[in-house]
Amino acid sequence: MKYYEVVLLRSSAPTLTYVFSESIATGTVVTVPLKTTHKEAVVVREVDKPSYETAQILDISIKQYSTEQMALAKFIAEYYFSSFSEAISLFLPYGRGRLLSHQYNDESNDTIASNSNGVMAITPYANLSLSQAQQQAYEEILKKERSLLFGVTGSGKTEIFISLFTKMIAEGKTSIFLMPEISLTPQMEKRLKVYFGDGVAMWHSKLTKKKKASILEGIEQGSVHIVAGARSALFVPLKNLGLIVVDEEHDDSYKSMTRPRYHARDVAVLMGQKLGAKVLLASATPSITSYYKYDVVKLAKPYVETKKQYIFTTGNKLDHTILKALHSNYSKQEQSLLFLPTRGNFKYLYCQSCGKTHLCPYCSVGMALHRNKKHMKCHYCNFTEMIVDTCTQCGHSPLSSERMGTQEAIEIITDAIEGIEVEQFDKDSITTTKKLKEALGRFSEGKSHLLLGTQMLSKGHDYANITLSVIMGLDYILGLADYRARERAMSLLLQIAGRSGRSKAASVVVQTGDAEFFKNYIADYETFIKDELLFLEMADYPPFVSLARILVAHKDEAKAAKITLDTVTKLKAFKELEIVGSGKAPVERIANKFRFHILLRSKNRVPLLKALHSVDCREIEIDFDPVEFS
DNA sequence: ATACTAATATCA
DNA sequence: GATATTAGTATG
Repeated sequence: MKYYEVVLLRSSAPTLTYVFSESIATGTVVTVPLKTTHKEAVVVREVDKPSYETAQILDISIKQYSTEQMALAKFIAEYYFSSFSEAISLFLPYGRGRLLSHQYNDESNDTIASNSNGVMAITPYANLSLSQAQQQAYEEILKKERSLLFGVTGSGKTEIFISLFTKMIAEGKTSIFLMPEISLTPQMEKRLKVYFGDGVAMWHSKLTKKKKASILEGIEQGSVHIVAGARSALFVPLKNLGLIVVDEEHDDSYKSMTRPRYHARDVAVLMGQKLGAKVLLASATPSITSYYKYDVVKLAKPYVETKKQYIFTTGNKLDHTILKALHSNYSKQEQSLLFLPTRGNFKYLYCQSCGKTHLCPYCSVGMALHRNKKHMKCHYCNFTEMIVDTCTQCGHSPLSSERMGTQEAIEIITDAIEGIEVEQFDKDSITTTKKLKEALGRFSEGKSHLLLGTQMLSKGHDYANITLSVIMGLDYILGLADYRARERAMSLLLQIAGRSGRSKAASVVVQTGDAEFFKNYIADYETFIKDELLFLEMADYPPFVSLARILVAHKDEAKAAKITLDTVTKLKAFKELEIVGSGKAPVERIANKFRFHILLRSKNRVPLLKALHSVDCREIEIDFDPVEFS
């Protein structure tokens, strides 16, 4: 009889010990009884016979986590303060037959030969030719284990990725291609399919079980060489991984907002190191941290060079200047894009008498007005209520609306410009891939003339015909209580501006009270990064220090405050860390829970990690390398 | 005293 | 995570 410690998958139970008659390898997925039910678990190690009674392992599956997956999960659990169970549950195990066979090439040759699709699909890449600048960047990337491809929008980064994937396939290696939101990038899927056919699989969390199983089968068989997708694509069981590409690496959606609160870009780098795979980060507006940490490969010359004219305007309304620009572009039968900042700038109701905003009764944020649905909705807890017209504080009526919502913006524009068709492009209207494709379809056929929306507009969609980009409310982002507010505003501006002028000259209208700041850097993001690095070093922010944030949320405000204070007291004992601040979180309440936070800083990450591992983590949530501070 | 709910502990 | 146990509290 042998005894094994196992960790239950998707469960917060502690490590438990079970017995089995035969030997089982570490990493094997097994089924064990727990209380009255059966659970899936992973074998962690063999141990001596314990003093207490042990139950039998019921079943040994053919699924198995590799030693590398186990090691990575251990790192993720420790670095991002999750349980091992939560960390290993991110990964998909290998089928055991595959894992034991190291003769990948022989088998996959078989598979490809019998699968004409694979061969046929790969042939066209020989049509693909790189420009001199692309070729140069490609060769430089090949020489480096890790690099950051810094290339402006439209400079042809994708062709470089395709060349790299092709080279990997030729070497019998597989690739992972990460992008921020796969379900929203059907264009990339189309492009990859042209070159790789069934050799590329698009992976995201919303895939059906059946679809996932079929892709996993393809991975097992060796017919899938590239897995492209959002964060979760990083954890598929590919063999012979040769390359991980993290496109739009500056994008904050790579950071998970639930446990484990990992950063997919950073985990990709670590994974590359552990597995001996090349890692390529890429962006037109790289994160300052990545620029500082990794070797930069520049792709300066745009593939198609077009002229861009910037026009700065002040205020925060959809005013005459903006309407005139939209109107004139529409009269010329050209297409435009208009960006509104998300969340905070959704339309609120406020009282003209006492100045109070109409708040969600459960969260300390304003309720957003959804005019077409005739209701108000809280963006944090989704609490919905009828439109109120009397102030709950002082009884004054009626309430006024403030700031711009997509709905109101569309109304104003369609009222002012006769005949213009506006495509609403935000999370409220684009809920499915189908709706996205339809909206983009109408736009590309010229049936609509203006794309109006939020953050979603900045995410890598490619529209050749846009000749006017309007960016509103940039000051709102610049004014966020966030040490990266400037980086976020600057990169957003360039990302939105980059959506226009792909094939001909274009104008960009920027609404800000701080035009001087943006003007300096528009043509030269690299100078911005260098200047910002000086600021970050002086002010003690990443990449020069490590940050961690502790979140406390409790229904009882006094209890939340007490937990926060107790934690601060404990942490004060550690010399090598600084408590930057603590107290109420900017958003004081979410879903009826009172929120407090503590911000911590340390020159070195190890003492910070050690200190945090010593505090009781049951009532608090630790966010290491945080990107959100609300 | 009873009947419920909420917080807490435990699982091998 | 699911469930058994205990503490907390409203009710008649």
